[in-house]
Amino acid sequence: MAYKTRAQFVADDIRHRILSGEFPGGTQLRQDALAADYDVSRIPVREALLTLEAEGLVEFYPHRGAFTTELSVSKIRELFDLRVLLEGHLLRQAIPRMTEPVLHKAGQILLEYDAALDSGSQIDNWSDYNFAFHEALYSPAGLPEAMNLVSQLNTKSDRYIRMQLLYTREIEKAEREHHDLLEFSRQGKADAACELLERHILEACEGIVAVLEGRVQASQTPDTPHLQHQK
Amino acid sequence: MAYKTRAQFVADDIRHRILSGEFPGGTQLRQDALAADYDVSRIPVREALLTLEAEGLVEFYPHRGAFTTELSVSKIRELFDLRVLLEGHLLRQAIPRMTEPVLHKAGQILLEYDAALDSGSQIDNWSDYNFAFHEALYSPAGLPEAMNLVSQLNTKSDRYIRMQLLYTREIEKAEREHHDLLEFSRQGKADAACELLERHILEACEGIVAVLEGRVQASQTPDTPHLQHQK
DNA sequence: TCTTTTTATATTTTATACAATCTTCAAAAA
DNA sequence: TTTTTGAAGATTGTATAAAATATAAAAAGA
Repeated sequence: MAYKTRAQFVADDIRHRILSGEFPGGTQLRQDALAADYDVSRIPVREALLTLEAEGLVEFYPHRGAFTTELSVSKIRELFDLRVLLEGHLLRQAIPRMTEPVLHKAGQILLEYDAALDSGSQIDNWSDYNFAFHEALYSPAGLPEAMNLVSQLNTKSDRYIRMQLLYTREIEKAEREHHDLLEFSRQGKADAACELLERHILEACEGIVAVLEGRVQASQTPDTPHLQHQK
Repeated sequence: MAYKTRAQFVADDIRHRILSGEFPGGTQLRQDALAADYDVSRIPVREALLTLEAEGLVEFYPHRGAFTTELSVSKIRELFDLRVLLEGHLLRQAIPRMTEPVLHKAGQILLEYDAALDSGSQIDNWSDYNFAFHEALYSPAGLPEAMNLVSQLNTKSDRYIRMQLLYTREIEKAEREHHDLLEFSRQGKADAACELLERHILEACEGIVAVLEGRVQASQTPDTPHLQHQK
């Protein structure tokens, strides 16, 4: 897994560009242009796009090409409901099996993140931190397939979470909830933890929906406006 | 979606060959050989294998090729637990929204299957029938993403279900439970239906585990023995 | 003028050819 | 005997080129 093939590299980078908002939903991803961008042939680009299709970020239309996907509000709601279901399952299995090293590691991730938060808002890797924390917390459950599904759901909704954080100031709130979550886990309070987790996820969802429906005035100008949206 | 590209065709066929047991877990899938098989170049074969990798049926090792995956007993248990969780969620959402046309369609699928069962055991498309029934039953929930996850879990475990049906005689039992499930759904008995569903899934899981651990004597000789298992 | 057919162009999809990497196996060294 | 080294062969990964298909524009007919 150490070695990275070109197709994998390109896939990672295009994924990043989609999630960062550079390629909004509905953008056609031309193989030629991308191949030129990365100075590779179109074959690894195609393979990268196929990988992203499997992740749900891109959709192929035969002989017409690949387009980035876009999620409706109802789909977003569904994704977050599934996260509640699966992450609740994971957390409930994890808490009785919780160990000190795991608690320590999760706490460490939070501290790192707190520090990054103070130094300046780098939203770019917030998702990574967030996922790393949740992953650490769920790890004692020993359920890799469930983690995999959660990871998929995260990838699909990541763009929208990013957007919400850009427009609102909910990061601090999420961070506080993370600390609480960790505390409940340390104390073995599974019910309280799961209840908090459910709120944590569903309120994030409602925040996103509010932004999508324009019910929120921007608290700051987004630094990555939607560029080159072509039909 | 009507048109099928060569890569898609090849992917469909290789998937079938994996699920049917022709390519058991750990088999290396040589691109040359497959390309010759289908009389195409290696490019569509590679793309097909990438698709299957995303489905979890195949795994790529850089510069070493693609191998069919194999599931451990613990992973199989996890997959079925997740099915319980997700399908339970779907069924619970579906039952209050159940309509007569849906009930009729699900019943129709069962009748078709009953007929096929009498005429002769064609295990090959049992999975399709089974999934079609469950899909129909869950459709009123209106949760396409959840259905998608369930479909993924099914694809991954399909090989093992097939194997179990080959060695044991549990099809009739599953079929009876399907009829009961439909009846509960018709009567709006969500709790009873979900409880039955959970048993239905978990007992199938235990059957598979029993076969894998050799705790079961074959009730019949399998008609598709594991061929060409190459290291 | 409007509709249908034809042609042209752009883009995707696939084939062929080449480069990079891994595996094998024999020979040499410890 | 066991381990290590290194070239030959095999296989994957990528580039380039050709074929197939879709979209748009132009031409023909009503």
